[in-house]
Amino acid sequence: MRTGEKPEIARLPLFREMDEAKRERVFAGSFLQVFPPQLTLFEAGQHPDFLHVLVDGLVELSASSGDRDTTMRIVEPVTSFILAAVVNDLPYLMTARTLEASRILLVPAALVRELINQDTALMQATMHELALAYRGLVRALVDMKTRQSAERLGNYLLRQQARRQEGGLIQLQAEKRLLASLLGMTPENLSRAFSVLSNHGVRVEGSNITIADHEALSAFAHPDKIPV
Amino acid sequence: MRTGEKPEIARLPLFREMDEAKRERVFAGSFLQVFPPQLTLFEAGQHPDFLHVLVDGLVELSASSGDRDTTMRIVEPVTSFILAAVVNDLPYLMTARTLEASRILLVPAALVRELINQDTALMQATMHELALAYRGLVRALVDMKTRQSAERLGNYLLRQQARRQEGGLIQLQAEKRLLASLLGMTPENLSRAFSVLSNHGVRVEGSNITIADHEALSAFAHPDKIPV
DNA sequence: CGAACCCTTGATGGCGATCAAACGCCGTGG
DNA sequence: CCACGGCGTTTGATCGCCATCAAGGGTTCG
Repeated sequence: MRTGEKPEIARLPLFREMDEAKRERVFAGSFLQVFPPQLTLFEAGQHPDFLHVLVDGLVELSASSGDRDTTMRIVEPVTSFILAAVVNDLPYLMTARTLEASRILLVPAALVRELINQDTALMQATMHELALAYRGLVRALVDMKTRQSAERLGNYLLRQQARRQEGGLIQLQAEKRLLASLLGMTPENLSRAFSVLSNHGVRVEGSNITIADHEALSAFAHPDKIPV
Repeated sequence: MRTGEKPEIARLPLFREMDEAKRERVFAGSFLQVFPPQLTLFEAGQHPDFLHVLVDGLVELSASSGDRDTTMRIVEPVTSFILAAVVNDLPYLMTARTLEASRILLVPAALVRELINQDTALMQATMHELALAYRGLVRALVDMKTRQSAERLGNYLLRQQARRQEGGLIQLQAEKRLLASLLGMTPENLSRAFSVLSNHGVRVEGSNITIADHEALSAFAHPDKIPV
């Protein structure tokens, strides 16, 4: 692979603490590949051949049961994804497709598992990563079970704002229809949810969202109180 | 702690492969305690002091946002729970309370983290456990987002049957109101969901459920196709 | 024996899905 | 360069699933 993006990947929590030589083996054994938009990278049910690291672009993870599908996650760079399937060597539960042209580092799953067993720091990082991902899913499930749609949208906006800098301006990185699916509603109802939030401190201009009144939005959305 | 339940605990995936001497340290540093029914063991937001292993009894894990709560999991023996919070040393996201009188092994969180870092087999087991738990939550979230209530109940019954022996008889271990909350519905609607399923191969007699026609129920509930 | 409480069944209401149509944006092709 | 067509978004109307409210029957426990 080219050297340009190595530092950024090496800075990921997953690889940060591991042995330098072993990290080189990760890079040496991997492929950095460019994919066009709207391309399916893998499908749920397939055997996991690679750990994926999104270096640049945008990826959707979705899942389905019966004839309905739902967006599970929108992956932004630089992040690894589908770690759990690789660790357990069990079929993917989600389908991945690019939303934009994307550069993705493909680390052979067997190599990942081998290095995990050789490098304690990597194993520990994997363990922590999984534990954090687990917590994220617990929150997502609670969100879905206890809040109605406009509240979920409000909380999503609050979280997005927190993840970025201060200022209250949020740029939606994906289409609204995708955000709707991520939040477990239809595009029509997302639209209506935005208009509900306009009475609670949120201003919408296309994909530019402004949280004008953080207080009001928080009061409406009842965000999680437990930190991290 | 007494010796009677050691073998059963040692057989858990989490402790099974680890160094014998280290496992003795787990037992030596832990407390096996008996709790009455309806007792809160810990609350969401608290700092995790113990990894819990339910040896006997029944425990509910629940979570809330704002004024609504929801059952996240019903823990049956012999199982460890809240591993993720202990590993990350981050506040519990869920509240635990006993449903029946329960015997629980309390393993100090600091000890768990110390031994994980000393024993590769334990760390690996923890990693696998977390990855499996992650997959379980992915399925739960997809379930909630893509299926309606009677389908969720149908799938729950199919999964329960698969986890136990053949025969089609399922005994609900907890109250129906709890099952309702676990499945993200009200007790009233659980009742109605059961009566819907009576047209699809399910027979209900109190807390004894029989899957009389596995085919019919599967056709109705669209169970997950991806194994494990 | 009475008082809770759980479960069930019925009636009503609200949230969100579906159906439908209009608008705007963007890319393509004439 | 403009016209057209496709698609995403928005808004309105209707429908259906599920929550809520209400009441009655059964069981358990004091």
